[in-house]
Amino acid sequence: MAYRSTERVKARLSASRERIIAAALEIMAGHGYAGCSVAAVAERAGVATGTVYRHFPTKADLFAEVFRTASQREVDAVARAAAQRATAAAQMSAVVETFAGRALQSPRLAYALLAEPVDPAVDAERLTFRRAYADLIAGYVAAGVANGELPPQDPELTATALVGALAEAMVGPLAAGVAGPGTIPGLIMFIHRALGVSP
Amino acid sequence: MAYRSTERVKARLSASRERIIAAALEIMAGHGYAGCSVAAVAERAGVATGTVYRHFPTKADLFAEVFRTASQREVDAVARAAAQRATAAAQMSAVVETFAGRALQSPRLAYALLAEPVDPAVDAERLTFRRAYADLIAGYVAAGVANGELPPQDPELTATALVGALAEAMVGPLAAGVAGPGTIPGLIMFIHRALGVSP
DNA sequence: GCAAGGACTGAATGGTGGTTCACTTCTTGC
DNA sequence: GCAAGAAGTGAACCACCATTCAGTCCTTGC
Repeated sequence: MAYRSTERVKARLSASRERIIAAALEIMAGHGYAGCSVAAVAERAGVATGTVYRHFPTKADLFAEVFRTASQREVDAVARAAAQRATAAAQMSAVVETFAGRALQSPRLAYALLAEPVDPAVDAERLTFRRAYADLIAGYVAAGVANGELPPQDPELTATALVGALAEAMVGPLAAGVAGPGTIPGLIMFIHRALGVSP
Repeated sequence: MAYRSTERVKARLSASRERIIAAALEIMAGHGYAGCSVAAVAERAGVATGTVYRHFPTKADLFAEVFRTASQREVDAVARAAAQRATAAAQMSAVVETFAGRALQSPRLAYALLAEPVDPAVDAERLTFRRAYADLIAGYVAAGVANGELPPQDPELTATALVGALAEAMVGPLAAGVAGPGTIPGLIMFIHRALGVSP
């Protein structure tokens, strides 16, 4: 009896897995989900198509993980930016700036994560992405309501609606190809009004 | 030389076409876009699959028209309800009530129109759907700003953001199948705040 | 070096469902 | 009634692409 998976092999496997995820993400950022055949991902990752299936049971599983990874990165960036601000108003400004700024930086990826048609199993992952944003925002809103900065409101509903507003305001421009940078200040004003921030 | 398409035939053709669209719409309302194979649509319309292709060059063209028809119906209903109100605040209340009320009435259809994964050609039609809502709302906002009811703002941006907020707030309940009855008043409050309606 | 067993390969497979087309049926004008 | 030509049919076709698997290459422990 020989061969009992060693550390070195485990590391290589894990690296390979990461490379597959990264390749999928790169293709998504370049050509959208539509361009992501398993064969294309495998080629970009430098492996055979069959190898993809040694790491993920189905294509949907692969892309669920891709979405999860990419989404987490986005949410983390937004959370990090907001964490440095003190008031709910400032926190929401940071949310908009970061979210929109990053989306305008990689519009194709943003579109894929937010709105592009994908198969249902992957779509489910998108819901949790939006939910993560909503939870983040709901926290700021609840705190603002608690300390009197914001008027009474249902933080969950406000947060959900704001996520929708943000996404829609970005996807429209993304689809139209028009990335108005003047959009961001306008959006911040809108959101402050919607929260009831006193001027 | 005989046969030169007569009125009676034209009427029959047009009726057949309408029946195909209606069948597609019914299947969408029942099983979503996913259940809409061309064969299924044809069967429900009482024609052969080949006949569908005498009316529409491709499946995408058929569903583009289905989306257009259904969307127009929704937008019209909303516009009709809002037209009976005088102030921007009241008009937007009517928009929310009508939009949300109708969505909760036929959740499967609403989901298909708003958010279900569809092929890209059909997805494009969805953009114009949302755009139609945004244009409608932008009109009310612009009028409200002009007559001083609302504070100065970019009506386009506000309208886009509000469409996103409405859609996002509805998709959750639609997916869950549960229609939170407190959602609509909450949404109206949110939207009034976002518009800057003075309390 | 070697045997055992896992990892990797990529051409072949298979299922799905949109699309076609040779044929049948119907409609029209004479 | 009949010829011309359009509308309707639905089984067969085909493209696409996720998935598989028999064969090959590597890694390991001795």
